[in-house]
Amino acid sequence: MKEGPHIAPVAALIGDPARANMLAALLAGKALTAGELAREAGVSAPTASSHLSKLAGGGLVSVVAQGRHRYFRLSGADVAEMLEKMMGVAARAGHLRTRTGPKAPALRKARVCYDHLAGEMGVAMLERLVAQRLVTGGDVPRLTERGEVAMAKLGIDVTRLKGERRAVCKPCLDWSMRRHHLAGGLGAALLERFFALRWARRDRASRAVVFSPQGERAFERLFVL
Amino acid sequence: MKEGPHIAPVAALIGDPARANMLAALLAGKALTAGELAREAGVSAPTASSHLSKLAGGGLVSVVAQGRHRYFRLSGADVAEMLEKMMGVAARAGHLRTRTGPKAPALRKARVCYDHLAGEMGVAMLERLVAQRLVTGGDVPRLTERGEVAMAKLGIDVTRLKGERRAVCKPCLDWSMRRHHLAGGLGAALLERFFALRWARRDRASRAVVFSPQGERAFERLFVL
DNA sequence: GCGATGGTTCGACTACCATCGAACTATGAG
DNA sequence: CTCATAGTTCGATGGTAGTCGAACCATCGC
Repeated sequence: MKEGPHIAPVAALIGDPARANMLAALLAGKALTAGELAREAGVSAPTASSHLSKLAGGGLVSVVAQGRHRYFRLSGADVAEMLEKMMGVAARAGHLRTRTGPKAPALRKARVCYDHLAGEMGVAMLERLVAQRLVTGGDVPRLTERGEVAMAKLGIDVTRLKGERRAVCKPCLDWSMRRHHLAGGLGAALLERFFALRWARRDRASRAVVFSPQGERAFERLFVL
Repeated sequence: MKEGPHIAPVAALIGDPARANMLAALLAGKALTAGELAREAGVSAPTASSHLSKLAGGGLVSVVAQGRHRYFRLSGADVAEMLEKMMGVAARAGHLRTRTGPKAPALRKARVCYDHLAGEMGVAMLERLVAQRLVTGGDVPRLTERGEVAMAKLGIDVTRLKGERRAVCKPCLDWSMRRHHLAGGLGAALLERFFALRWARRDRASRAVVFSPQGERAFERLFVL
């Protein structure tokens, strides 16, 4: 008993609904201002300020002041992964939203998970990458030689990815699908590529990723046998 | 904003120090009685009872009544993984124990992480498995053909492992080492084997794994080039 | 310079929840 | 049946933390 790091203070930070909403908003990966986060959480500015200083003090978010704005973001990918994992547990344990918003279908289809693609399309993408033997299947994905060629053809600098400290492929459990999608450097690079190719864009106000009709067709063509 | 499962209730459950201590104790993988958990958490029996009913209601632990005892355990591996991940974040954010107990060195050396080996020896084991090409290195481990042979020789039923729904190999971030050790079905099978071979035993009162001198020698021999 | 906007600090209020003692129920040992 | 142990329920208490309004500080645009 009483060994290891203290998880209670960290959990307590996430345990307040207002702060949890802020963190969930930051899961989209963008940096947000204090005001935006206050609106996300549905609290007044002073309350938000208090919450944010606690989150920063607890090391969950980092701040950068820019002019009269203060931009907050998750302090690292590990925090994002932890939050996603919590969503998985929460979903299994039945802590679902009773009132699902109008955005729910769009979010279920495709959304940003920190910096990579999640939802039906994210899961489908990983499945097809495996089916085409571009990444290995089974427990944990891993880029094959065929995969490296294919990714390079897509305009992704695989050599750079492999040189980074960050893992190239990581599985990330999707709370809406209960299956894995692709995270890690490659997952991030792919999503970035979709944006650059104008196949998709981010919804301004949520984590949803909106594919254009042409983009979706291209996506289908790319990842179909 | 306001999408996905509610993480706040789950986090709030973990956010109380008494409950966090209980969950940390359950991370050892064993089922514990209400009384034991009350002692772990340092609270009275009524308080513990209240906490435990909340944890059970929140889906984090499951209960089974046996005679006049009620045994509690984590409701699944996903909860354990989430807790480990939180420990990683907490460690990085500086939420370390100020008073490290006498068991700390033993725990740092080898301990149970839900059902597999963690600590220095856990990290070393994965490293050497990779060095000997029994599992692939890089981002995520994966059992090689050589590895399957070696594990079978150790007395592990690899075919059974591969048939199970659970992943064979999984990386698990070690909060004390800040590196990965081996989780998943294979990680659990290996630890189980060490116990069966009497190379090691569990400390009765903590998560520590105590290797016998002979056991440690055998472990060294096994995983050294 | 001045007003406007973004953010923080302060103080007061409120509500919730962890805590324990005491009483109660249930199982097991003899 | 009787006593002891394990655990829960109830009620009272106290501390803590979330909340907001008002005042205050900083930056930007003019």
